[in-house]
Amino acid sequence: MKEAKTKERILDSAEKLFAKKGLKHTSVRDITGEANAHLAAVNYHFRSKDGLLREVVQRRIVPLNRERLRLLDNAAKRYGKKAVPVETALHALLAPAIKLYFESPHFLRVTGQIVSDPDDEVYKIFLLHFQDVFSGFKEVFTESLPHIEDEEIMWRIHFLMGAMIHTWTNHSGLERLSGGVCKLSDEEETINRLIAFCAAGLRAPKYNHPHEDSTEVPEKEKRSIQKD
Amino acid sequence: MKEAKTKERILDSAEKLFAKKGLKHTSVRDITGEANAHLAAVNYHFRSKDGLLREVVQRRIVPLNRERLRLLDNAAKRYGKKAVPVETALHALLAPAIKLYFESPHFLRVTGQIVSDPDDEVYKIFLLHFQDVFSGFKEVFTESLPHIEDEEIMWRIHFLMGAMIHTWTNHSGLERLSGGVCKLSDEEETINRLIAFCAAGLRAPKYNHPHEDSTEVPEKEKRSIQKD
DNA sequence: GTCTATAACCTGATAGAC
DNA sequence: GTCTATCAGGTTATAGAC
Repeated sequence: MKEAKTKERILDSAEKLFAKKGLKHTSVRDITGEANAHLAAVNYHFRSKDGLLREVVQRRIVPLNRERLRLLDNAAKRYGKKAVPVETALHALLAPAIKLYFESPHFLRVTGQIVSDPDDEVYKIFLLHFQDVFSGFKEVFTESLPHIEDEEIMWRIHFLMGAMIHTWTNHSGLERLSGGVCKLSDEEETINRLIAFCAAGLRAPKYNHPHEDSTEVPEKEKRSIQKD
Repeated sequence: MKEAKTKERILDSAEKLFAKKGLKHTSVRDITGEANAHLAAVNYHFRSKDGLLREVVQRRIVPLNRERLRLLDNAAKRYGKKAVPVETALHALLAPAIKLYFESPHFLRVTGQIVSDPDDEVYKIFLLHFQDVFSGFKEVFTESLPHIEDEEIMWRIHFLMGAMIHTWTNHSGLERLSGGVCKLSDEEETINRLIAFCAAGLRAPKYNHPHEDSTEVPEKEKRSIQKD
C-alpha cells in the first residue's frame, strides 16, 4: 500500500481540522500531528499556515467553479437562442457546491470561515476565482429576467449566495433551532428547497416599506452611536 | 473630560479590531494598545480573549433581539386576529439589524466570523439568544403562510438569515464584483431589497429539478471521495 | 527535491508587587 | 484595581541531513 504524499496528507488533515476546530483553534502542530509529518514540513511546502490555508481552498474551489460554468454552458447550448430558465441556471450554480459538500463535508465549512473575514488575504483569492462565475451567471439571469434591472440582479445574486453559504456552514444551528426536524441529509431535497427559494427571490417584484409611526423605536431604547 | 472606563474602551477597541483585522489576526496586545490599557487588563476584566469576544457579542446581540421581538409584537397587536403580512414581519426581523449596522458597522462583521464556526463556544451563546427570535417569527410566518409546511418554513428562515448575514458581512465583496455599482450605503434601500427577495422566497411554490442526462458530470472530472 | 532539527520570535495567561 | 515580569505554548525561519 503506497502512502499518500506528505503534501497531500497535510492538505487533507488541515482541511479536516480547520473545519472541525476552526481556523483560529487549529495549530500547525495539530495538523502535522494528524498527518504524521514534521512541523517544518508545512513551512517547506506552503511557506506558512496561511499559505497552507490558501492551498486547501484553491484545490477545491477551482474545479468547483469550472463545473458551475460548464453546467451553465451546457444549459445555454441546450436552450439555444431562448433564455435559460432561472431554475436551470440556479441548479448549475448550486448543485456542484452541494455535491462537493457531500463529497468533502469539511471544505465548505472552511470557506464559510474565510468568506466572513473580508479583509483576509485568503478571501481575496476567493473573490478572484468567483469573478467569472458571477459575471457568467449575471449575464444569464439578465436575459431570463428582462424586467429586473441590473443592479437589483446583482444584489439578488449576493443574497442567494448568502443563503447558499449559510446552508452549508450553519446547518447544525438550524438543526438545533428546529428541534432536530431540519437536517442536511438529502442532497436533492436540499437543492430543490434552495432553488425554490432563490428563484422566487430573483423574480420578486420591487418592495417599498411604508413609514408607520407605530413602528418607531422609542427614544429610551437608543444605543450609542459609534464612529470610526 | 471624563475618560470612558477601561472596560468599555477595551470592548470598543476589540469590536473594531476583530472586525477590521479578523479574530485570528487580532492579538490581545493589539487591543490593549489601541485602548490605552495594559495587557493584563483583558484577563482581569474578561478572564480570557474568548471571554472578551463573548462580551463584545452579548452587549449588542441582546438589545438587537429584544428589539426584533418588540417590533413583531407591535405588528401582531396592530393586525389583531388577522395574520401579520410577511413583509411586515420581515421588516421587524431585518430592520433592527441594519440599523445596528449603520450605528456599529464593526459589530456585524464580528458576528459573521463567529457564526461561520459552528463548533466554537461563542457560537453557542449566539444560538441561545436567537432561539426566541426563531420561534417567534416561525409562528408568525406559519400563520401568514398556511399553505407552506412547517419544515419548509424553517428552512426558508434559515435561507433568509443567510442572505441577511451575508449582506452585512460581505458587501465589500459584492461591491468589488459589481464594479462598484452595488454599495451598502442606503439603509432603507437595502432593507427594501432584502424584504422583496425574502418575502418572495418565503412564498415560493415547491420545486423539483428534472433529472436530465445531459447535465451529468463526466467521469473524468470526478473528485476523490473523502471520508471521516 | 524532500524533509528534519533547532532556534528565533510572538501570543495568551498568570502570579504577585504596588 | 492596576501594572510588571515571566512562562508555557504557538508560528515562522533557516541550516543542513537524506
